[in-house]
Amino acid sequence: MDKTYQPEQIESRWYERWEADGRFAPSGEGEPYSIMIPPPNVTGSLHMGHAFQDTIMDTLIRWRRMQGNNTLWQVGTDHAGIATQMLVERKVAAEEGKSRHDLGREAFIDRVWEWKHESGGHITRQLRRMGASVDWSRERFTMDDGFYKAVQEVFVRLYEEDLIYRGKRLVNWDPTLHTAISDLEVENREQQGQFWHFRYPLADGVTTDAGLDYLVVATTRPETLLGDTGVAVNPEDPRYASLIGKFVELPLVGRRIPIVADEHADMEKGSGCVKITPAHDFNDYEVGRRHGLPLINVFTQDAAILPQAEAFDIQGRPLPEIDPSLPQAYAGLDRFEARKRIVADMEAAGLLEQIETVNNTLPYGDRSGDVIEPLLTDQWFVAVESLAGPAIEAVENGDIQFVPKNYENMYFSWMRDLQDWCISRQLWWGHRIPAWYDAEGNVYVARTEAEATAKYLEQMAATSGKHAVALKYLKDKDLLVNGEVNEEGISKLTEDFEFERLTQDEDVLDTWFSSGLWTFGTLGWPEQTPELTTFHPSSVLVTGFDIIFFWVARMIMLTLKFTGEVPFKTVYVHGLVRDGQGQKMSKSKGNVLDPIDLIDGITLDELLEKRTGNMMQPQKAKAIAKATRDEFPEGIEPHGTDALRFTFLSQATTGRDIKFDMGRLDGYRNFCNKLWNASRYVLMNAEGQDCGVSLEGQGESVELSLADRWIVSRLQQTEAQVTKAMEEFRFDHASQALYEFVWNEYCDWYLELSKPVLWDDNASIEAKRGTRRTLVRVLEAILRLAHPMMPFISEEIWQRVAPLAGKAAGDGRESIMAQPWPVAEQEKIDEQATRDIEWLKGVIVAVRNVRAEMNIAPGKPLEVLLTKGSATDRERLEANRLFLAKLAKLESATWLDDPSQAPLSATQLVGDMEVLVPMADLIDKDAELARLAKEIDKQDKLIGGIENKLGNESFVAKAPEAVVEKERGKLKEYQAARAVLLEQRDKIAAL
RNA sequence: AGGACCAUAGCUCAGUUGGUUAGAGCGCCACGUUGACAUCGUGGAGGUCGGCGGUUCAAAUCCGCCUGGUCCUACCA
Repeated sequence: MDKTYQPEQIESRWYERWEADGRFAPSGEGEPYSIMIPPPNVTGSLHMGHAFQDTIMDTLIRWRRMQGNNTLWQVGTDHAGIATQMLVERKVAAEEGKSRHDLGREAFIDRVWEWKHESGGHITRQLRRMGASVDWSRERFTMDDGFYKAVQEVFVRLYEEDLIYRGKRLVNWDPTLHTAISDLEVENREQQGQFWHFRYPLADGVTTDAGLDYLVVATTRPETLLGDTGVAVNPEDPRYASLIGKFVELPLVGRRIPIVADEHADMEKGSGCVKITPAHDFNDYEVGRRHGLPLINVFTQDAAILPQAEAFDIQGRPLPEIDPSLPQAYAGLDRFEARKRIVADMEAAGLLEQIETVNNTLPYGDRSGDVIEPLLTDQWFVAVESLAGPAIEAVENGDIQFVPKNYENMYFSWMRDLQDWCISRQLWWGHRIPAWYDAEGNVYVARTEAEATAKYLEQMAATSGKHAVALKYLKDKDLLVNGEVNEEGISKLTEDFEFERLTQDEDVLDTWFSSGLWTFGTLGWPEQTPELTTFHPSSVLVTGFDIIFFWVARMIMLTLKFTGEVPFKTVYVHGLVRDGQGQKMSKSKGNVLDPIDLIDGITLDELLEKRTGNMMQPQKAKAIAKATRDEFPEGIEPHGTDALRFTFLSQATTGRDIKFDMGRLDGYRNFCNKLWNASRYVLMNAEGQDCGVSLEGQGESVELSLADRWIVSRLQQTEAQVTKAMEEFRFDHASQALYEFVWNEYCDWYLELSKPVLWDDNASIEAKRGTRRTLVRVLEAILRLAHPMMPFISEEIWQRVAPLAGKAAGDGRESIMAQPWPVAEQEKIDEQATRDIEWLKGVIVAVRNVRAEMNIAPGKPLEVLLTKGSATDRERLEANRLFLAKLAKLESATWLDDPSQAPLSATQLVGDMEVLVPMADLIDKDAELARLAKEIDKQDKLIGGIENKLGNESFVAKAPEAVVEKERGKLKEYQAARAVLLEQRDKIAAL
C-alpha cells in the first residue's frame, strides 16, 4: 500500500468493477427494500444538493443490502419541461440565431432529443463518481415509451372519472414563456412600488354621503383599469351604504360598472372602495363570481393591451352583449408602457388623486424572471379534493411517516387548503395532452388518436346519419377493432367520408404530473409486473423540503389513487446545502461549489473561471473573484468521494439546512488517511504471518490479551451504535460513532497496545497470534461498518484484509458489498476488560500529564512510584507492566508501601491510587506553587458546589437515591484530589 | 399579519425521556522527526448554553415572554 491515501486511484476502478459485476441489481432474496431516486433533470449536472441526497440514499441502500435485503435503488432522469426547453431554446438561438418558432414544433423537439442524447449522460456519470449503487439496468426517463403509457393511462382514467376537466380559468401566466405556471413556480419578491389613487366618477348624478360625485379606488396596476367590471365596498361600511347597487362610469373606457357590497373590501384600507377586475386578479375573480360580474380580458399573451377586450361569464362563455371596445391609444402597448400612459391620462383628466410609494410583493416566474400576470386562458385541471382526503389520511394514520416529524405539519397545512391543480403548460417539450378535437371543438380524451377517433365516431353516430354510416362501414371492414380505428380506417375516414382528422391538443402536461407517477411508473405500471409487486410501496423517499408540495404531495395523491398503495413508507426530508457562511449557493452569487471539484480538486484559476466566466451580471465578477481568492487561495485540494460523503453524513442532522464546512471535509479526508495508515500497520504486522486463522476460518489456539478483549468489546458497542443510528436516520451519529471508534480507540489505543505484544521477544506465540487475529478481525469489521458511508476506501482495504481474517474468496461474495452487516454480539461485551483498560489508560495519561506539566521530554524514560494502591491496583499493575513500560515510557514502576516515605514528586491520582514521578530538584518552586494553587481552587469550587447540594434538605429528600449517592461519590473523589494537592503544596512550600 | 424552525467554544455542529466537572472536529498555544500515519502524536487554553421570568430538590434540556436569524403562508385591492 502507498504511504498516503490516494483516493483518485481507487475510486473509479472500484465503481467500474462493481457495475460490471452486477452488484447493484436486486439480489432477489430477502425482504424487499427500495428507494426511487428523485429524478434529476436529464440535461442537468450534479450539484451539492444532489450529492448530499445521493450520499444518504446510497448509504441506506448499501447498508440494507449488506443486511440481506433485496434492494432496489431505481434510477432515472426527468425531462423537466420548462427548464430543458429554455435551455435548448437558448442554445438554438445562440448557435443558429433561430427561435423555436422558426424551427417549428417537430424540428424543435428533435433538437431537444438530440441535446438529451448528447448531454444526458453527464449527470449519470457524476452519479457514478459519487459511488451511487443504483441499478443502471433499470434506468428510466420520464418520457420513455413505458412511462408515456403510464402518463396517458392516468390522464385518461382521471378524465373518465371527471377528475380532470378543461376550462377557462385565471392562471399564473408567464408573458415571456407564454405558458401557465403553478403557484409553486411563482416566487414572491418584495420591492418598492407605487400605489395610484384614482377617482371613478359616479354615474347618474349620484353623490356620496360626503357630497362627492366620485369614489376613490387605489391600485398598483393601473393598466387593469381597462378590465374593471365593478367597484366593491364593504356591506358594513356606512359611508357607502346608499351607493350599493348604483353605478360608476369607468374612466377612459366609459363603461358603466356596478357598485357591489362585498366582504373583500376592507373599510380600514384607503377609501374603503376597491376596483374589481375579475379577469386579472385572483381575489377579484372570486368577487366577480359572487356578484355575477363579467370577466373582461384586456391582455394578449404577451401582456400587451388588446385592441379590443374579450368578455366572458364566469363559466368562460363569451358575452357578446358587452361592448368590447377599448381606447385605441393603448392598443398593442406593453403592460408597463400602458401603465404610464393610463396614469398620465388619468392625471390629465383630473382623476389622479394621489400617488403613494409602498412596499409590495410582486410575483415573478422562477424560470423566466418575468412578472407573472393572472390571465384568463383555457387550461386543464385536476380536481384534487377527492384525491387529497386519502393523501392526508395516509400521513395521519402513519402509513407514511415524515422524518423529521415536523414536516408533517407543513404537509397538512398545504393539503388542507389545496386548489385545483393546473396541469397544462403551453410548451412543446413534455407529454402532450392525450386529448383530440373535432372540427366543432368537441374534445375526445383517449390513449391514442385511433381510440379518440373511435370515440368521436361512436359519439357522433348517435345523432348524425353521416357518422353512423361511416361507423358501420369501418366496423364491417374490421377497421375499428377493440375501440380503436386503425391507420387505414383513419385514412378511409378522411378520404372517403371527408371527415377532417382530429387534432391533438397543443399543450403538454406539467412535469410534476409525470413525475408524480414515478414510484409505480418506473416499475411497469399499468402492467402488474413482478417488480411492482415486490418493490412497491418503496421504503424511503429522500428529498428536500422545498419539493414536498411540488412532488411529494402529488405522488402521494396519484399513487394512492392508482395503486391503492402509498408511494413510500417514510419520507426523509433534508435541508438545503448552503455555503460556509450560510448563503444559498447560486451562480449569481458566485459561491457555488461543485461536488466533483471537492472530490478531484481544482486550481484557483479554474475555479475563478467557473465562478466568474459567462455571468449574467458581469459587474459582480470582481467581488466574486476576490471572495473566491480569499476563501481558496490555493484552489481546492482533492479530497476523494469517501471524504465528501462522510462530510455530508456527519452534517446530516435533523432536516435543517446545512452549512457546508470545508474544515470538516479536510478533517474527514484525514480520517480516510488515518484508516489507510492504520490498515498499513495491520497489514505490515499480519500479512504473511501467523494470525491464528486458517483459510477455512478455523481458529487455532490463541491467547487474547486484555487489550484484545477490550477492543472486541468496544467493537460490539460501536456496531450496535452505528446500526441504531442508521435505523433512526441519524447519519451524523452513525458517522461520529465510527470516527471515534476508529481514531480514538482502535488507532490511538489499540494499535499502540498491540505493539508491545508484537514486538516483545518474550511474548508467546499464542499471544502474538491473538493480537494479530484481533487486529485483523476488528479492522475487517470496521471496514464493513464503514462501507455504506465510505464505499471505496473500505473496499480497497478490505480486499487485502479479508483473507487474513479468514473470509474465503471465490464464494461469490468477494466484494465487501456482498458481505454481511456487522451484528453486535452481546457475549463479547467484556465489562471487566473495559474497566481494566480504563485503569491502564488512566495511569498512562497520568504520566503523560506529569511530563507535559513538568516539561519532561516525551522520550525520557521515567522511574515512577505507586502508592495507596488497592489489591486490584497491584494486580492490574502486574498484568500490564509491559503495556505501561512502552506506552508511558517507564523505566520502572515500583510500589511504595509507606506513603509518608514518598520523595518530592509530581503526583497524579488514578482512583485512590497515587502515581508519583520523583522530581528531585527539577521543580520550579514558584511556578509549581502557582499551578497547585489554581488546581486547589478548582477542586474547592467543585467541592463547594456539591456540599451545597448535599446540604439542601429537599435535594436529599426528593432526589432519587441514586442521584444523591452519585453526588456523595463525587464529593469523596474531589476531596481526595484536593488532599493530594494540599500535601504536594506543603512539601514544595517547605523546600 | 399568522405559522414553523433555529440561537451551545473563534468557526461548523452533537447533547434521545431534566441529574455530565456541557462534548466533537476545525482553528489556536506548547512540546515532539528512528520502526502505520506531520493528512501525525502528546498536553493545554477557550463556553454565566441569546435575554428575562416561571415550574422543579435539580433546567442547555420543560413552560411563558422578549431579542436576533432563517424559511413558509397570506396580504399589499
